[in-house]
Amino acid sequence: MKKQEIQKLLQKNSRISSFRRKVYLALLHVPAGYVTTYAELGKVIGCSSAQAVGQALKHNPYAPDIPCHRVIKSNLSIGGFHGAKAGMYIKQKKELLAKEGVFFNEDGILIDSERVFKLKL
DNA sequence: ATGATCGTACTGC
DNA sequence: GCAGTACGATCAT
Repeated sequence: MKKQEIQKLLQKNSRISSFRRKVYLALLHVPAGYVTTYAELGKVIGCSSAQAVGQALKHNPYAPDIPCHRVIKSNLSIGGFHGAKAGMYIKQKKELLAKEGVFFNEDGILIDSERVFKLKL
């Protein structure tokens, strides 16, 4: 699905809180082949709590159209996916990112830290 | 260098 | 309100 379509859907769907919309929109600004962190994402949308960002992504209304797999932790650990911190979901997350050129080591840590997208404030 | 704890903002109940 | 969370930073071992 195209980015524009998702943005439209987000605007139309009033069941989504403004905060969550901000999170999803910001996430859509991250191009394939890059990732961002919960904290940085939160900063951009004016929130100091990465947990809140995680919550928003967990309730991702348009998964997998919204690429929640491009969000990792500040310590470059892979974080979670679909409510799981480990297991096959995480494996899938790694595979998805690997396809986009973002690789993680055995410990689930991002290998190339240059792949962290620098969001503008 | 790990593990526990508190602080944080938001969601669900 | 209250409690839980896909986190982060700090304090205590």
